[in-house]
Amino acid sequence: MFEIVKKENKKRIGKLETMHGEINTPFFMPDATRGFVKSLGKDDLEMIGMGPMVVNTYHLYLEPGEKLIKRAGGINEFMNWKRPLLSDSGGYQIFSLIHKNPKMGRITDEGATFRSPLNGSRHFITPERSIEIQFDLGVDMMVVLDDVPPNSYSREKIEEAVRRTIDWAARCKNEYEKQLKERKIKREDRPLIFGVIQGGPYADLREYCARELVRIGFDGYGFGARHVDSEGNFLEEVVRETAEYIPEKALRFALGIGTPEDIVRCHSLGWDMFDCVIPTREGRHGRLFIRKEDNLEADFYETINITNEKYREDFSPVDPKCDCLLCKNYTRAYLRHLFATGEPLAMRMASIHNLKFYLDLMDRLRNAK
RNA sequence: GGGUCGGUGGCAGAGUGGUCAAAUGCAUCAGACUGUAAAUCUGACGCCGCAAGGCUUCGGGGGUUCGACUCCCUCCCGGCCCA
Repeated sequence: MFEIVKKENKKRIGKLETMHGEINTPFFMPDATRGFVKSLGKDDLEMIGMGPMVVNTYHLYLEPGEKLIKRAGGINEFMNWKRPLLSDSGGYQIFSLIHKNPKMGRITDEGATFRSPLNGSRHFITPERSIEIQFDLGVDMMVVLDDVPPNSYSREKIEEAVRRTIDWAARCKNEYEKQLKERKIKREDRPLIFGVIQGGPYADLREYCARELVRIGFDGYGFGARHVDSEGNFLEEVVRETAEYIPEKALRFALGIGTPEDIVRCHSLGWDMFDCVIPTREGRHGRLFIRKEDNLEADFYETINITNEKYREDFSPVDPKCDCLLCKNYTRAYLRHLFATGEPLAMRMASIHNLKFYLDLMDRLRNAK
């Protein structure tokens, strides 16, 4: 299903077959966490050539519920999205919620108990349940439930998270096989399943986790938790070494990564797939990505905060090198005005532009000589 | 004309003798954002200063007081009620 077409040093360029079409790697997925990319409609996404996207098991389980989505004909049908979808397991949500506020829930070896931030109701999610929900969603790619420790945790605590992540990965894989049988899904029609490598900033823990996950066997492996330190510095060594523990023929998924330069770096270290909220969230907050150089060396782009005073009378396009809906039709001054007046069109335009920037970046990575 | 209530920082609006350069909200300015509890969050927002601190403010003028945005007099302006 995944085939490497070209390799140069550690960089890989390849093709991935899914039930919803072929994907060229490396690729970037925006986060359509709750079944939509905030402020955008499917036409917007199709217009910029969007391919695969990420939805979230945890959020869709809470609202509107996986059974409703199943009755709708699956998540693609529900969203009316023809291209591939990957569901994240919800591990990140459960743990980031609980980490931020221990009152929100509790993690045990069995699973995670947590309170819904929507209405306070209690829930219990196990690795098995996460996989079952993802089958109900009917995605092309799914992710195991993992234990996501903050990098600031002690080594002991991270070791525990690694142990639990491996244990849960095995349970997820069992459940995955069970669901394939129960649902009579043919081998060639099966969704891909990804393990997630934890271990914080410790390369040896990452290695151990990776080896154990490979022993269980997945279609791809993710880099879990944060890939930067508390100051935002890229953890190059750990990200590089973790990739090396993943078999060549498996997909390498850099979860939650990242800034354009982080994506470029990760790709050069052998990672194939990315997802991040940056282009959409920062776009909604007024930050626009702008192309500078044609190469992908340092300073190949810059960002502007369009809400800044200095753009009040800037009648040029956001990015003259861009042919997106925003840059073709509106000036910086107009976009600033849209933001200043709180017009939702501002967020839509900024999201379209930033996603186009990310897609173009991936094009450049795939087409680099 | 009589009565009455009120005039506070860009706006709205607290404060009603010292703890007030003056709550809070909005607006404004800047920053943050990395598997989305994020159209969110943080900071600045009288003037000078990196700071300590200093200086000038609560319609105008004049008083009372050790001390006034807060009390008194007067003028100006506005709302409402009566003629």
